[in-house]
Amino acid sequence: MESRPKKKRANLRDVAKVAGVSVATVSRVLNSPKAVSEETRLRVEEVIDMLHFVPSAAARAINSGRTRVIGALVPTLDNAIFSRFLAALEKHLAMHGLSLVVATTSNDPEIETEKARGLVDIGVEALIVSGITHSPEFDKLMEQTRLPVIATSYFEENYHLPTVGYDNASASRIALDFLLASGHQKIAVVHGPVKNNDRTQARLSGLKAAKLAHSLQMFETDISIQGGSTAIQNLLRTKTTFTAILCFSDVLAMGVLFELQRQQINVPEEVSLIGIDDLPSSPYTFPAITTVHLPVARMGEVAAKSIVRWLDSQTVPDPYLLPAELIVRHSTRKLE
Amino acid sequence: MESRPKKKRANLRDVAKVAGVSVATVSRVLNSPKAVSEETRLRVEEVIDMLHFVPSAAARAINSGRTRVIGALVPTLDNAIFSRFLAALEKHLAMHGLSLVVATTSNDPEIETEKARGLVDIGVEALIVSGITHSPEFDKLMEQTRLPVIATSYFEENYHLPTVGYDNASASRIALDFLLASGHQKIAVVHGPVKNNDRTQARLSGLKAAKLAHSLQMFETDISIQGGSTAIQNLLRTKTTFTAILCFSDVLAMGVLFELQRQQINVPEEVSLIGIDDLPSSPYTFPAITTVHLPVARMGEVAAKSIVRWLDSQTVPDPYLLPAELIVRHSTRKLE
DNA sequence: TTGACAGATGTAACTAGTTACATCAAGCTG
DNA sequence: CAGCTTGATGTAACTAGTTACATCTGTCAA
Repeated sequence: MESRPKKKRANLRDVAKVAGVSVATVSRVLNSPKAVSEETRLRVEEVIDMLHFVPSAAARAINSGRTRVIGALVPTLDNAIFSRFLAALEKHLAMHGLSLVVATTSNDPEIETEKARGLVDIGVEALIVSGITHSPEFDKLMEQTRLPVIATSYFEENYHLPTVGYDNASASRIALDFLLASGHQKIAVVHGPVKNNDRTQARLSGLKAAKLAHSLQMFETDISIQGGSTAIQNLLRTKTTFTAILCFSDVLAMGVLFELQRQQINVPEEVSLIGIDDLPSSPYTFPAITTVHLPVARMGEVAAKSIVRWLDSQTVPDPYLLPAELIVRHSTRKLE
Repeated sequence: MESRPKKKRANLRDVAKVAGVSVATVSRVLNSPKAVSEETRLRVEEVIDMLHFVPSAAARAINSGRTRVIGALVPTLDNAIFSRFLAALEKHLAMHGLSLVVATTSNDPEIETEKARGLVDIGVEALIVSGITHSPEFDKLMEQTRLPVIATSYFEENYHLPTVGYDNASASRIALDFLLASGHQKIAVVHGPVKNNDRTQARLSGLKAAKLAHSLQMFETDISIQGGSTAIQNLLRTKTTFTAILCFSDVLAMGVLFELQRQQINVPEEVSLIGIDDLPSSPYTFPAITTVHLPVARMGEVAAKSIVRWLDSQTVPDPYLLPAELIVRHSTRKLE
């Protein structure tokens, strides 16, 4: 019924034709409107509106060589620590006109490599990854594409990629030292999977020195509320005595806390509990969880700014160490 | 020192030249390797490796008209309900070779519009938004671009965009009915901001009928653990009596639970507590929170599949109603 | 009156891929 | 041995923008 049988999306040439100007003029209306006379500009804008013209991002990208998209690879979105990080990252990238593509890896280097390939395929300008454990194929891909990559959640001065993160070993050390200084000797340690997880590994290594002198019992479990819960069930089954529990993440600590409440074990009267991360919810649990604060929001900000600088001025950023800080709340107490 | 002073990224033509074949052949090696002789293929692949050639996503997109990127606009990443949704969405989009760009709106229609414009600019093929409250500019943008858009977290048969979500009014009604059936008459309702939030508004409307017959006291607060905590502080200050608290989200319920514990008010002995959402942590709190389960992971899956079908076969999906289901746990009790 | 210059606009060549069509050789059939 | 088919490859025209350079008009000063 219409005059045009094939009504595809309008492009620059269509607009130019209808407005009776050249493609260059339409392009100018879009990109440097002051270079076009008022009259022409208004006419072109009218046609743009009329034809529902929306410039093709791909065509623009092919010329500028910029897609304005950054990719982030995180283990999961189901832990508040990563979603907070991404929230900060997204916010600060958006300030610089960059968008964030998120892909999850389930802590599996193979999935990570596959997803990284997918991100390269859609044309991300840079990549942000978690930790420094990656597959050889991943490293090869990064080398081939020469894409800016930043590793987060982990500080390592001499890693071949710039890192933005905290000293995981010292974070767990801070927590342990606080428990030891409070007179605790028999301590249960609840941590996430060790395999493929350099953050957990580093936190474990932070305890190594103390392990010889003191009684530390390790419990590996999933990083989730449920994981904390089952770890305590396992712990109680061993019938070993302990006066404090050190959790490698506040998510675990919350699970542990709930399970202790269920078992009628008082925190901190009977058992002291300390976590690592400091989630937004941690100050509000009852009792409020003592923890080691890791500035993830700051990490997102620093990562975003490093990427922006890298892209703008080809400067490979220096590794950035974020401070880990003890926050004493009410889930721990001094032993007499 | 090198022969080539300007060493840009290699492109198809460079590879073709070095390998001594035509651009078409290189393109074939990339896209339909079986159409090329073994010998030629190997030679070309060698050159690709040698020159670190990575095909330009933009150039591919310009031809196929597909960027393989989907945009999602969510209020925040700081609430587990949205990160779970995004996790499921990302997973199911990835299964179909689609990537997910995430942008946060802080529940502000203006920010949403701005971010939507950004997503259109980078060339997303479709958009997934939360709720049905959007600015006129947003609607205009969507109309102009004719982009597939799905509204989530909200079911509304007659909305101009397809919706995938639950009946928020009936979710709150389910929770309230359960409290009423358990003999509760004096009920405090803790909910998030009403402004610009159709989910909250719908949940409030679900209580309207009962509001006349029963004593419902409303408390508006931020959707966070802290928000739940302060709501209870405000509630206690009013000195009104109540036997149950209905929270419009489990995040609020957790904050409420912690604060009640701090105030030495027993749940469920003294006060019954019910939430809506059913977070992964909800079964593990002490006591485990009774709640109305909203299948967010399913929502992510359905949204992803709807988008895929829409893009593949131009079929605008039908609105999809997800069931809300009461999960009775241990934070509620029957009044004699 | 001429030259210089600014302002507005157009032409065409770029960007980096895909792909329809043409070409050519080799193998098979009648 | 002509004629047909198949397989492998190349040429060139697309995709949708940007932009260097050319052109044209008009104003102003010399």
